[in-house]
Amino acid sequence: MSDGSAQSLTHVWRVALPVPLPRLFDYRPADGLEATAADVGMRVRVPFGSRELVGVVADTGAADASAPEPKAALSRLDPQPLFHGELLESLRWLARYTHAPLGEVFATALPAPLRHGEPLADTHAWAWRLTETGATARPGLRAGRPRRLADRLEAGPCDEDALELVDAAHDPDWRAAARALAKRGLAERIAVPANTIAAAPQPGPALNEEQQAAVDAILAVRDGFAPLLLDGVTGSGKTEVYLRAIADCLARGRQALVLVPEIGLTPQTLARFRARLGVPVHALHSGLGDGERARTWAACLRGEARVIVGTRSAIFLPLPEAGLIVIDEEHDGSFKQLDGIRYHARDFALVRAKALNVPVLLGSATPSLESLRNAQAGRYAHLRLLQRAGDAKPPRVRVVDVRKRPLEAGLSPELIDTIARALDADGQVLVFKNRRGYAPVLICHDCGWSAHCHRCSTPTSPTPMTVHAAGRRLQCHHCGARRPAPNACPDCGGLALQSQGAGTERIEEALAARFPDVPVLRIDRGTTQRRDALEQHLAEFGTARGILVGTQMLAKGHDLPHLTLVAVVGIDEGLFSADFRAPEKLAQLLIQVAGRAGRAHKPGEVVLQTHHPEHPLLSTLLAGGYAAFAELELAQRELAGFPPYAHMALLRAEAKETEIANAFLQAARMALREVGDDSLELNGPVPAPMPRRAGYQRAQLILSAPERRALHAALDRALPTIHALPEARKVRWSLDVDPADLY
DNA sequence: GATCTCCTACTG
DNA sequence: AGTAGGAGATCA
Repeated sequence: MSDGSAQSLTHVWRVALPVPLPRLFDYRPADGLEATAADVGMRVRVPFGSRELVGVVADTGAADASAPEPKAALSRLDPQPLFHGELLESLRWLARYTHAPLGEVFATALPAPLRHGEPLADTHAWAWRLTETGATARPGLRAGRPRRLADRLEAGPCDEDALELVDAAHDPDWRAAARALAKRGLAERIAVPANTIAAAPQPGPALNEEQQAAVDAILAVRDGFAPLLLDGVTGSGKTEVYLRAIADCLARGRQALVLVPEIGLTPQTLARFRARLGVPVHALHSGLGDGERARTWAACLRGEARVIVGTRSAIFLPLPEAGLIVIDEEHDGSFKQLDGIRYHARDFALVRAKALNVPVLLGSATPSLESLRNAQAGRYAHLRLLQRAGDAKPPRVRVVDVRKRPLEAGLSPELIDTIARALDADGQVLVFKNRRGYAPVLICHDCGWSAHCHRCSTPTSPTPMTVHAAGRRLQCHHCGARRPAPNACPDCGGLALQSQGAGTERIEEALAARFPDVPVLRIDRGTTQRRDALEQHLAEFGTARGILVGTQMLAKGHDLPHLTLVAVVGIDEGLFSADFRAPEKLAQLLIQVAGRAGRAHKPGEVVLQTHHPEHPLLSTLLAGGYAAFAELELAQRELAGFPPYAHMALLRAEAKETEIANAFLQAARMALREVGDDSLELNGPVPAPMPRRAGYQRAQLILSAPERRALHAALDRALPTIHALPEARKVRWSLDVDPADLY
C-alpha cells in the first residue's frame, strides 16, 4: 500500500488534451502547486503515454479514488488562464454541440504557437522618433521626404500605425524615408505600448434611406444580443452599413469582429476599413504566418486589437471588450470547417454573440435558407436593402437550351456565337463553370431526362441517383438503392445518356482554339495558388477584349468592370445534384455571377446553358429573384424534411474494405436506434461522395430528426457505445453535425 | 535468425 | 492522434 493518507484530499487538474478521446485526464499539479478553480483555462504541459502534450485545465477536483495514482503535470504554462469567461464557456458549448473532445476544440481555437506551449506573444507596437543627433540636424536637412518625416517626428515619437494611416496619404513611401533617416543615425525605431493611437474616422458617403434604416436598427439594439439579417442586393452598400455600425462600436470603446469568406479578405477591403475607421485593423487569414496569428490572438486577448477582419478561424479570437460581430456573405460555404472540429463559424458566432451580449449582423445578397427561415420566424430582425447604389442596371438574362445540340467541350454553338458577338463589340467575357459535388448524375442529352430513385423520389422532391462503376450502375445516396444504368433514355428512347462534367481546362482549350486572336485566361485552384496571383492575373488580363474561364473563385470579390457577357455552363449538375443544398448553392451562384456583368454603364448580358430551360428553379429565379426562389426552395425542404425543417448529422467511416466501414456504421446504427426516439431517422450506410480515396473506402450514415434536441440526445447517449464498438477500432470515423454536403 | 511492417491496445 | 509492443512476413 502506498502512503495514501492525503489521497482523498488530493486535488487534481482535469486536463483537456488534444487527442480524440472524449474525456479529461487527471494530473497532480506541477511544481507543488495547489489545484484551485482559478487554474481553469490555463495551459499545462503533461506526460501522456510516452510523450508530452500541452493541454488546458478544464476542471479541478478530487482525484478518482478507484483510478491509479495520477501522474504529476510537468509545468504550468500560463500565469493567467488563457481561456476564461465567455470564450471558455462558448468553447465548452461547441464541444458539446459538435460532440468533439474538449481538448481538440481548445486546440482548434488556439494559434499553433500557443497550441505548442509557447508563451503569449508580445504585442507592443513600433514607433519612430528622432535621435538627439536627428533633432539637432533636422533644420539643416534639405527638402524632401526624409526632411518631411523628420519634421513630422519633431513633435515627438510617432506610431507606425499613425504614419501608415495619416501620412501614407501624403507619402506612401514613408518607410523608405524612415530607413534613410535611421541609416544616418537621425531617427530610430522604438517599441511602445500598443494601441496608443486615437481613432480618426473618415466620413463615408451619405446613406440612402434603406441603409440609414438598417444602421438605425442596429444602433437600437447595440446594448444586448440581437441577430440581424442584412439582406441586401448586390451593390446595395452593405459594407457601408457595417462600417457605420463598427464606427459606433469603436466610439463606445468596444471591439468589433468581422468574418469574411476566404476569398473576401483582399488588401482593398482592409485598406477601406482602415481608412474609414481610422484605427489599425487586424487581419486574420490563412496567408498569415503562425507568429502573426499568435500576435493577433494576444492583441485581441489584451484588448489592443479593436477591429479584426478575419476568415472562419477568427471566430475563436478572445473578445474581452466585444461590441459587435459582423458576418459578411453569411451564406458562404467557407464558414463551415470540413475536417477536424467541423464547426460552422456563422453558427458559432451566433452563440458567442449571445454569450457576449452583443448584436450579430449577418449580411448577404443571397442569405442562406437557414437564416431566411430564422428571419421569417421572427428570431432574426430582417433588414432589407433593395436599391442598388448608383445607376447600375441589372443584366439581361437568357436561357439557352442545349438539348440535342452538338457540344464542344460542353459549349453549344449558340453560346459560342454569343461569345463571338460580345468579343466583336470589344467586350470581356466570363465563362463560368459550375462545379459542385463529385458524384456525377446521368442526363439524357436529347430530352433532359435524369435518373431518380424509385424508392425515395416524390413528385415534388426527386432524389437523383448517381453514376457508379464507370457508368454501369446507378445508386441512390439517400437510401442506398442501386440498379443498372439504362442503355437508352427511358423517356425518349435516345442513346445520348451521359454523365455530366467537362472541366475548365477543356473549356479553356476549346475557346483558345476557336478564338485564337483573343487572350483566354483560366482562373481556378490549379492556376492560382498564391493569394495575390489572382490579382496579378487579372491585372495582366487588363481591360481589352478577352475571355476568362473559371469556377467559384470568379463568382465574387474582384471587380471586373469590363465584363459584358457572363456565360454559365454546367448548371444542370446543380439542378439535379443528389445534394439537397445544391439548388440553394446554384441559385446563390447564379445571382452572384449575374451581378458581375455590366456593373459600369454598359448593360451586361448573362447566358445560362442548360438541358432544362423550363426548370422551376430557373424560371422562379428569373421572374422573382432570389427571394422568390428561397420561398419555393424552403417549401421543398419542408416537404422533404431537410434543414432548416430538420436537423442532420453525418457519421462517416473509412476503411480499406467497404464491408468493414459498413459493419461499423451498421453497428453504430443499431446503437443509435436503441437510444433514439421515434423521430430519429437513420439512413445508410451509403457510399460517401468520393467512395474511394487513397485506397480507402468511405461510407456514411445519415441521421436526421425534426427537433435538434432529439438528434443530440440520441448522439449523447449512443456515442460512448459507438466509441467502444469493436468495429470502431478497424475504421477511421468522424461525426459531422449540420453537414454542409450530404454527398 | 535478425529486421521490417502491420495490427492492436492504450494513454491518467 | 501517436506510440509502443507483439505477431507474422521478409531478407542475406
